[in-house]
Parts: sequence; C-alpha cells; structure tokens
Amino acid sequence: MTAPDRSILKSLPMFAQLNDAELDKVAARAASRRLAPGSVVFGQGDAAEHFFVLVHGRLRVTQVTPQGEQIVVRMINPGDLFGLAKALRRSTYPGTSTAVVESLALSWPMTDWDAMVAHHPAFAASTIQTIGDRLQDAHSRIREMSTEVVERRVGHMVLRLAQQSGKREAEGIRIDFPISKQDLAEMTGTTLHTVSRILMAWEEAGLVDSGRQKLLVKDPHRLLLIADGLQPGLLG
Amino acid sequence: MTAPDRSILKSLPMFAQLNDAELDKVAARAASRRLAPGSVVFGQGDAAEHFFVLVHGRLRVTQVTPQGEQIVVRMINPGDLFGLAKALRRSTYPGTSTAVVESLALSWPMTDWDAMVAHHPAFAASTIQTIGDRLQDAHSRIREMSTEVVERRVGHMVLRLAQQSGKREAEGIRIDFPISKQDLAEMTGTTLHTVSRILMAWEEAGLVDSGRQKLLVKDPHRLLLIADGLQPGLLG
DNA sequence: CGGATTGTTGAGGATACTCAAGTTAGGTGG
DNA sequence: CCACCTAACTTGAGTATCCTCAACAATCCG
Repeated sequence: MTAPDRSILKSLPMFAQLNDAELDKVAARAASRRLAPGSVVFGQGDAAEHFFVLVHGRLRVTQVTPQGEQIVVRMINPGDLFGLAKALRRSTYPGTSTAVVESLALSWPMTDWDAMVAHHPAFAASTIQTIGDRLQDAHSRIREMSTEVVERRVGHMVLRLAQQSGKREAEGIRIDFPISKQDLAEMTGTTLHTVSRILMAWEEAGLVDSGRQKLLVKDPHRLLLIADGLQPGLLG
Repeated sequence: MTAPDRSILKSLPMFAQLNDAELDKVAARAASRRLAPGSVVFGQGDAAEHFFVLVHGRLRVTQVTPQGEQIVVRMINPGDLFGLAKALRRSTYPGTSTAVVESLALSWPMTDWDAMVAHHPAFAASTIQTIGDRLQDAHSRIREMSTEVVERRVGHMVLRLAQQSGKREAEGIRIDFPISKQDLAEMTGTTLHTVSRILMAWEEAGLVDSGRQKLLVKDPHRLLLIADGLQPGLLG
C-alpha cells in the first residue's frame, strides 16, 4: 500500500501526456496493491471507494445474476483502467474483480475522480476511449450472441483472447493465463459441456491444443474461417 | 441547417453547466437538422464527420453483420449524444441511425470533438457518463442473452422500452414510437415469429396490447415477474 | 496418496429456429 | 371512397441445436 513511482505512471497510456509535476501529484494520491491469484480486488455490490489501474497481471470481472448464474464480463489486461463505478453513475461496483495470476494494481480514492477528469483533459479523453473500447467490445458480443451459433461464438472469443492476451510460441498463440472451460462458457453464454465438445473437435482437427486451464491456438487462420462462418463447424 | 439557439443547448444535460458565453460559442459551431421518419442520419461505414445530439424524436441504431443479418443496437432518445465515433477511436460510424418518427438533431463537426472534451470538463464528464450508461445497458443485454430464455429476454426489453420511451395512458404504458415485431426480434436475438407467438400469449393473458407497430404494456408488474423468472412463462 | 477441482462423454429432450402458408392492416392510386 | 398492393403479422409443422442430467476420468495440490 505504498505510493508508486512516477515512472510506473508514465508508462500507462492515460498518464503518458502528463508532465512530471502533474505525475508526482497523481502518484502521491495513489496506493499500489499486490494481488495473489484468486484474491478479490472488489466484490459486486461493494461500495465503490476506489478506482484502479492494472500495472501487470490479469484480472477477471464477473457478475452474478439474481438467479445465481455467473457470467464473465471481461478480462482486465495490464494498462487497463477498472473499477470506474463513478463513470457508470454507480455508488457500488457492478461486478467482482478477481486476480487470475499474481498481479499489481494502483488505486485512487473515488473522491479524486471528478478532479482528475476536470484537471487532466488527457485523462478524461483516455477514459472516454477506454470505455468506448469496452462498449465496442460489448456490442460485438451482443451481435455475436444474436446472430451466431455457439461454435462460432466460442471461436470469436478464443481469437479475441489470443489477440488481447496471447503470447507467440513455437506451436502457436498461447493464452497466457489460466482459463477454464467454465470461464469460456461464461464468456459466450453456453455450458462447459458444449465448450468441452467444441474444443475437443477443434483439437482433433489440429486447430488448438487445450488442457486443464490451458489453451493454445495452433491455427488461428482456420479458426477464423470457422468463426466467420466461411467454413462449416466441426461439431458432429 | 441553421445554428440553434442557446436555449436549446441549455436544456441538454451535457451543456447545462456551461455559462452563456460558452453556450454561444458551442451553438455557433452547431447545425440543426430536421429528420423525416425513415430518413438516415448516417450509415454504417460512412466517414464520421459529425457528432450529434438528439433534441426531440426517436432514432434507431442498427448494425448489419458481414452475413447480412441486422441487429438493433439501441434506440436514441431526446437528450442523447450519438455518432460518437471519435470516442470509439473510429473514423467511420459503426452503425446506421434512422429516424423512426419526425425528429430534430444538432450536429457538430467531428474536428471540434477534442477541443470540446478539453475545454469543457462538464462536457467530458457528461460524455463519460453517457457512454458509461450505454456500457451498463450493453452488459445487461449480454447477461440476459447469456442466461435467459427468449420469453424473459423479450420481457426485459419491452419493460426497458416502456421505461425509456413509455407514455402513461389509461390502459397502461404506451411505447410512443412505431415498433415492429421484427425490431423486437433484432433487439433480443430471436426471430419475428417467436416474438409474435410470445406477444400473442401475453395478449391473451391481458399483459399487453400489441398490433401492427404498436405496443401497450397493460400489466408491467406481472410482466416483470415473468421477465425475472419469478412466474412461469406463458408459451405453450 | 487422497480429495477436490476440472474436464470428457453419452443419452434424451426442450427450446426456439426454419420453412411454409395464409391473414390483417394500412397506405396508395384510380 | 373504394380496390388494390404491400408490409407486417399470425400460425402450423418439422427439426436442429444445444441444454440438462448423469457418470466417469484426469489432473492438480497439499
């Protein structure tokens, strides 16, 4: 819970345009927080007292419906702002943020939010773009869930994960954090059974390599053809 | 295409906090545009040269997928900002905006965007909130499409429309713009056939009154019970 | 090594889609 | 003002997708 160095802030896009004096002021208000895998940064419904930036690691944001079903809203990658309840005009966090690997986040008191937006136009613009990106992503998911069968939805989600959180390896693109079939199901609106069957079929065709919480995309090109409906799916 | 009066701007939430001098400056850059029903404000893929505020009327934003299927992204209500391609880091509009009733919109050149965000913190904050609201709405739809059967999704959508665009009448809440079964289907990721069957069942139970492009919610309370899954659906 | 979590696979069935045929409402032009 | 024409809607039958339920297998962790 110590104040972070100015250089850490400088590497984050939303602060890149601030001068050193401004950076120091912003850094003085921040606290940094190490997050063990599985630890919860904030829970759905908690009073939104801080907003955050992820410095490194990976978080998963989930929501639980009144009926008790869980969905994965999104993954948070390094450099992302999160916990922006204020921007959503909410006093509580709409979802739960959980670290999936060892992570480091910076936090500011939510009471600083309005001042930061008002005094740092670059921060405001960056925030608008961040939320704008998320909105686009959300619309993509809505469009996919409206018009695509399950196999194509899972395909698009896997490709999106590979793009956002993939690491090039000899055999293909590795999703570089632990991800379960259940996670994929909760991201695409299906069941872990269906995800399992789909990944098995893809594995037999040499498109991916999937194991317990592991996922390697071996043939992104062919997977894209299936996701885009240009090639028939591989389910029996 | 004349410059609008300062008083029109003042009534819009994103400009409410500007003083008269600022308002005049902003108004001088704006053009106003009347929109006949069915007319298109901008099309998907068009160069994003303006951003807009809807003064009165109602617009429908649609997207067409590469496969040619259409979805309704959202309805635009009076006071809403729209065409914010810049905030989405896009040079083209991601969707098509069509007037569903006689409407009036103000427009600004997109080149003014950065200056408006930078010089008017209240405008920036309001924009963040606008996009934040939309993001919440999108997440609600994702959650609904992930976890709810069709009848409940349609229920939630009808209730949302009633809330956003409903007018109290003797018999119930009237959706005050023309809306077809096809529209509802494209908002909920189903087919017009299924929507028709659902509304017929609700009509027989006295929950709604639906006709050609007409929709009246007669019993929102009971409809909410069905939408929330607290009462069984009415489909055979 | 044992328990717990994660994943695989099969069978059966329900939801909602597709295909198909008509019906109604509203606008348009004669 | 009426007849026609189109767009919107209704309804039925058959079926595919994907979910649910169930049982078991593999992997990880302490």
